[in-house]
Amino acid sequence: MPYGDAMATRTRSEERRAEIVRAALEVIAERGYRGASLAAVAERVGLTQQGLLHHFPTKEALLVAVLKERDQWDAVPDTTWRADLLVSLVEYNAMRPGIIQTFSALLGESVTEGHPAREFFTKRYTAVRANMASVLRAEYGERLPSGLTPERAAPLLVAVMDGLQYQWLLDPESVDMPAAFRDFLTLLGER
Amino acid sequence: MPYGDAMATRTRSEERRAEIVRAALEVIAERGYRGASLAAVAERVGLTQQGLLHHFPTKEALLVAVLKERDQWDAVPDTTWRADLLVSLVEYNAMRPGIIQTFSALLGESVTEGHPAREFFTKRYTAVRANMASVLRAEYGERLPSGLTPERAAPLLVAVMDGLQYQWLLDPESVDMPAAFRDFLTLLGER
DNA sequence: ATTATCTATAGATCTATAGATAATGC
DNA sequence: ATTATCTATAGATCTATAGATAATGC
Repeated sequence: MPYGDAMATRTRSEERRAEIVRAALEVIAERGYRGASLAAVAERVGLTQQGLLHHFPTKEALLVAVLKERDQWDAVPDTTWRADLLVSLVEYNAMRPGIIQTFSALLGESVTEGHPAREFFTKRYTAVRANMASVLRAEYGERLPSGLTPERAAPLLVAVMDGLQYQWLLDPESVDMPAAFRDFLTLLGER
Repeated sequence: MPYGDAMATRTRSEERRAEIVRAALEVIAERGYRGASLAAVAERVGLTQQGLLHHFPTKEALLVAVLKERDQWDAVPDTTWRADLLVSLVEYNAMRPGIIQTFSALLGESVTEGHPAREFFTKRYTAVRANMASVLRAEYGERLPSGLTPERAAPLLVAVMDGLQYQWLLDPESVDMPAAFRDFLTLLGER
């Protein structure tokens, strides 16, 4: 557990690191990881680039902290997820284009060779698919109304969420992400 | 029509440009656009970086040529598409991880601010959605069996294709992209 | 005392321009 | 003649290290 009890009494240093991670999320949203310079992140928190490196010794260490942030975000205990909560999640995402842009950009970059986030995303998707399968199983049992097993429906569910995000980020006027996602859930749930 | 009749009698220069574009596709697959240096592309065709710039005066001009390549690829006349041909397309894609990786990386980068491919992808997705809607309309008429209109099903179809590509690129062993896509089409087509 | 931040700087890149030389096409 | 390619190089970045100074915590 990286955080936990320490949460309440955050040291000055932890505070600073959190600020830096927040700034990094923004800069990555704007320029991707490869395009995000340490100097740009540092400037956003009023530091020099070398000052930033006191808190995160390498650029990759900063990326790791950014990815951990996401992990915490998503680490909602399986049991609390239900299909209707997924709709709320998508609706919530539609109000936070910044964070979605950060992680859509990172996901895109991560498929390139030797990208430092590649392993993170590979593992994360394995976990997210398993999670979604268990949500669907809790909702429908061994077969969805359409006849699909939860394990076969899960990658489709994840794909729709990600794919809609790209279309929506590129053209928010033309793509009603939550409505489209609801359509998909209807499709999944109908016989 | 960028090519056309000239195709048959391709000049030495056109030949060279095509080689360079091919190399650029590879390097972008490996490192993304921002990470793809002109020197790396040049080396792959046995040129110096400055030699390459004789054929494409700027890095962005090279990217534009790469994107045009894709356009040609996708510009299959609407009328020839049918739902079952989409399955063949996905199966074909599953045999060409390189090109899929190139454009998945570019799509990811393109959501960042001021990315030179952003407008291209925005327009392309508008066109692709319209295309898919017309494929679905030809197949099912004004309502799919599930009750969705072609216009509402289209973004889901596109999202599934893109989303599955990311999952598959990250973990080809765990994701059977064509099988999953077939599952989705069944979902769309069933009442 | 320890932590945070700064100045200075090394060492790699990267894109792009200028101008010379080599190869090719009429 | 024109096109293709090269050498040389300017001018910007970028990450990271070294070492000095300022701020903070006991």
